[in-house]
Amino acid sequence: MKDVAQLAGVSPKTVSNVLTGAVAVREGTRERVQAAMDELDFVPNLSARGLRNGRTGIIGVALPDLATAFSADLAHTIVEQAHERGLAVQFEETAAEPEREHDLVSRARTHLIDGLILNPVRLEDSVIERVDHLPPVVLIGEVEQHRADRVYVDSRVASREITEHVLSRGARRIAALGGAVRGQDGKATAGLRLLGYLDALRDAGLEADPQLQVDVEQWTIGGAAAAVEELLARQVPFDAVVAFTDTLAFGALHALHRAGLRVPEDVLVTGFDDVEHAAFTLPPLTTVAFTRTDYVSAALDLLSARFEERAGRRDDGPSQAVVIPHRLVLRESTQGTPAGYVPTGSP
Amino acid sequence: MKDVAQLAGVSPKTVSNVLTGAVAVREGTRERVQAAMDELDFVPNLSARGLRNGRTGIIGVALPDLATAFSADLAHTIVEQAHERGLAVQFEETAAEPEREHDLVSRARTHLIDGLILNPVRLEDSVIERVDHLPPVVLIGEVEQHRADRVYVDSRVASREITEHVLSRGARRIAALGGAVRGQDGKATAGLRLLGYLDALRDAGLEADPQLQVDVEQWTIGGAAAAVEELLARQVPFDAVVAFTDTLAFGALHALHRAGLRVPEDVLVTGFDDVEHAAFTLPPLTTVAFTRTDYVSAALDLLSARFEERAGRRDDGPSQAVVIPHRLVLRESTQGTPAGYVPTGSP
DNA sequence: ATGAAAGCGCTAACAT
DNA sequence: ATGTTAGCGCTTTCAT
Repeated sequence: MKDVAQLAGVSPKTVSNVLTGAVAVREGTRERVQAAMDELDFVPNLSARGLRNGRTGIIGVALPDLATAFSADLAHTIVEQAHERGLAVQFEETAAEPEREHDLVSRARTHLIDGLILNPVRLEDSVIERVDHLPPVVLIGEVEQHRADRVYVDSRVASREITEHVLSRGARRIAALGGAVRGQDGKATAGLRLLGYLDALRDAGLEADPQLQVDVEQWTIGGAAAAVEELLARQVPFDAVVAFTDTLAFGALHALHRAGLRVPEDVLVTGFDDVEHAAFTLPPLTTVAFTRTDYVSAALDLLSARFEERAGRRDDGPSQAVVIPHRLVLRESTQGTPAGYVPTGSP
Repeated sequence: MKDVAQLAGVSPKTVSNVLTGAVAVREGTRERVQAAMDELDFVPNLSARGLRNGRTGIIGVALPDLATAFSADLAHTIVEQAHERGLAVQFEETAAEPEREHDLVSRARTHLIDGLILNPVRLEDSVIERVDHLPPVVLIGEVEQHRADRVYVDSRVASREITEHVLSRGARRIAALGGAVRGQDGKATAGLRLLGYLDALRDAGLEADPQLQVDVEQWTIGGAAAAVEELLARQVPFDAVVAFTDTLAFGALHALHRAGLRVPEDVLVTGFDDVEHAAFTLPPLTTVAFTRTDYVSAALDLLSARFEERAGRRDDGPSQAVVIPHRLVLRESTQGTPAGYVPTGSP
């Protein structure tokens, strides 16, 4: 920058002013500086700027697994919107080891990021609590947590509604794909969606059968397919599968087909998230949709607001929660009254 | 750091030594310093370190669209492996605007990254050429480009092989889904895969029908489905679809099913990349597979080698190219001899 | 094995 | 509207 200043016959500060645009610079001066920058092929050093300003313009995003359809969709939307706001995005994955979530949060300060968007798998209140001097954190997705800003859809209500829809089609033995109640160590998302499912059963006067609460080890298509195959092998009769994510539903569709069961004639299937593929499965999948861009812009708005608080040395306000509205998208996978899966052999 | 030094009764340099581990520190001193760091909840400032060292420990990754299954898979693998190597990963998307690719490369220096992994959509030689003083760049995927390191699978050969496989099943009118020959502005990947397809037809003594080279505007499931629907509407007979990516094949499966055509009884379908979902479609998809981890570790190895060159102030060696082996994965979507789609109406 | 001093590139504060 | 000064937090000489 000194070189540019010298070539343009100004001081480094003026070059800085031209770059940041914060302070007015006379037109002629600006042009000379600009010419000098072009001439020298000058690019500002963001490390230095970051050191000086205490802000890097990078936000961190931590998702369970970037290869999962929903996370990928989210990642795409975040990058797109962050780019529009002049922010770069650094990604981390949290699903590999359970401790990684805590590690990530506690070391967030070191990682050159101004703030963190975190989609926790099983974050407990304590994690945020234990760590002080954090950069702003926005939690997305379900988590019982009141120390940090949050953006989420009302999973419990959505799950109840989609279960009610399946009930309205005549299903009575509905499998919940994504996890049984398992205390604290289960996935937060799974917990709430299971509660919604149970709400619907209770309201319909049905008893919940624990055999129909199907745990899935790996939340992948293959993991879900294996879980449904095991359910079939256990000879448990059922006439619908309410999956806690679209990815799990994809696995269910596959396993049911391999078993010779038809969707929706024999078994109804629903998902959650409405990823692109959900509209193109065979049959297309009934699922819960919400506007991805609203979801992401709410998260970025919350972060930005915190940035400004800090810049203005204002006190941090109380944590905010934004609920993104959801809606049911009805497709062929629930069009009809299911005949049900009736085990043929002995259990 | 000064505070830590003071509390531990040493100089800042010693604290630095403890942190980096580069220089030996006496055991007792190390412990005192460590205790002081814990006491003060000290975290090193990476901006400062980056400024001083000229390296940030962040690499940039530019992919066309993070929501696409293949990109998402790649992103996942990159984050995972970079994490193991102590690198953080910053993502950008390039598909939105065509100019973004060039923008990205030319501004790479500003973005706090030590190196760039770029999956170009249509990068021409000139882009790298025009930009000087770049950080190390590794290109992944197809691109005619000899100025930067590259990692790729031999798309042309793979495409020829999968087309030959479809021919061996008896298909004769094979649609290529992903783009016709369109000169310089087409996608590099599409170009090579089309060439492989044409190679196979030629070797089989078949004439290529331009009507069967189906352009896809948006490389999404929906875009591919629309393109296949349009092909059907044009009343062009065909008995197989060789799609240039799995995502495109998913769209084809959907469109064919909606049109009442069965796969593989009426039409064979193949994909490319072997993303997870390819094994779970109805029917499961024959596709081209390659080991994702090898692909990514080759890219990271190339980058790391360049980092070391620069650190050692050695001259940059000539650019390297690593070809990752591929293999055909045969699944049900090509099991059988297709009856073919025979238009019923008049064209 | 440890310390002292200097400087990486930038910008906020203050001066002009 | 522009220049001067100082310092962000770290690490690399060079001493000791």
